Amino acid sequence: MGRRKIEMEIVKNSSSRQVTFSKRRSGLFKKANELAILCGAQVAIVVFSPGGKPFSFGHPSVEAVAQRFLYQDAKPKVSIPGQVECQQESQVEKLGQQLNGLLKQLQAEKKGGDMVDKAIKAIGKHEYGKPINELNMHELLEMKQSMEKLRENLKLRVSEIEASSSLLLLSTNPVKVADREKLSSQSC
Amino acid sequence: MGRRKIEMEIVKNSSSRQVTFSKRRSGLFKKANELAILCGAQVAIVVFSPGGKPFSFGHPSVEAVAQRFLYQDAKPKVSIPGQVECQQESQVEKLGQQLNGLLKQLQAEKKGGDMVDKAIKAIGKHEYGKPINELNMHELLEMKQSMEKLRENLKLRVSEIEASSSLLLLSTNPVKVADREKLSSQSC
DNA sequence: AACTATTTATAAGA
DNA sequence: TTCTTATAAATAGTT
Repeated sequence: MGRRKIEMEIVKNSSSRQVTFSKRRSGLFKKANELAILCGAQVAIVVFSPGGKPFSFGHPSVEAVAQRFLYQDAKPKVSIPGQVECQQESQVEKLGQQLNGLLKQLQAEKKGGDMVDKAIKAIGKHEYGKPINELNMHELLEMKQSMEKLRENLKLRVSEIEASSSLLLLSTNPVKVADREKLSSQSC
Repeated sequence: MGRRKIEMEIVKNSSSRQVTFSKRRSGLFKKANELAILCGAQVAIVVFSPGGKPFSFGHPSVEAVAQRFLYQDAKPKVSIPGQVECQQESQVEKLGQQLNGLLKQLQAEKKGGDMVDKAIKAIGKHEYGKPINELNMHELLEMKQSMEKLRENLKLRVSEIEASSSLLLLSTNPVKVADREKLSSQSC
């Protein structure tokens, strides 16, 4: 895409390669951003430059990529006889269960949103100065109820995720307890 | 890049959005492939469609790149001579960061809900049969906008959480990717 | 960093 | 979905 078509092979000149990398990396991230925005999609990109420098793009965050691998590697690869086993997998599993619960809630909520859409349209059509008729009033009340339900669920989710985060942070940055029994020599 | 320039906002029509996603996803992966080949770079991409289906591209593989990225800032607390180091803490930290990001989003949204509450109350006070006056109409329009924004955010979050859940499920029931791109001789 | 001649990506339409 | 085509965008080579 430029003055000439180029061969699909490694750019031999080192400095040209660096320039090409910079240009195309920013192009790639721009495209990724557009995909995320236009389609409401989640995107994560990690790139290592020829020099080994890491670059990343994430929507909503690149940690989405990390998460996938967090699971795969949460299972201890090396078990040391006589040592307490790492328990992080079960923590992550619990978190997964919580997230799945949230997912179900959200999906149920999505359904109820159709009525809200209808009510919004009704308002949009309503002309200024005209009285609210029975149908409109009914729709408004329905909408009001939907809204309240929606907000209630939202609050619930917030506190659930707050709880999850707290748990996780606790396990990451262990609480300093004044008097705790030493649990032999653990590697995790 | 087509017949017309389009606005950088979510494509509202669901089926158009799916089409846009398909086209742009393959475009993104093609660009990623070119970047990897031309520059000898390592690239990993994970994308979740609006419907929550996972797609991935990797050079040399998603796994290899993600490992490299994840383990970069691993901070093993205990290193046992002659043993593989335990690096799980940094992974858990990254998950924690993702959750905190989600939490911040939710809290921000909670704030914006106040105006909606106000508008709901205004409707509640409105008597059936009475005309909508200027003030009420203004509140209704404000509410309408807030509602639309709220619902948009909600949809976005639904797909994000769907994505997260999918990732978690994937790691539990390993890898069933809808369409793993095969570009030239890459191992994807 | 900028500048264009070209190539490439893609939005709309079939 | 897949193809076609007009147009918008990206970018290779250059300054």
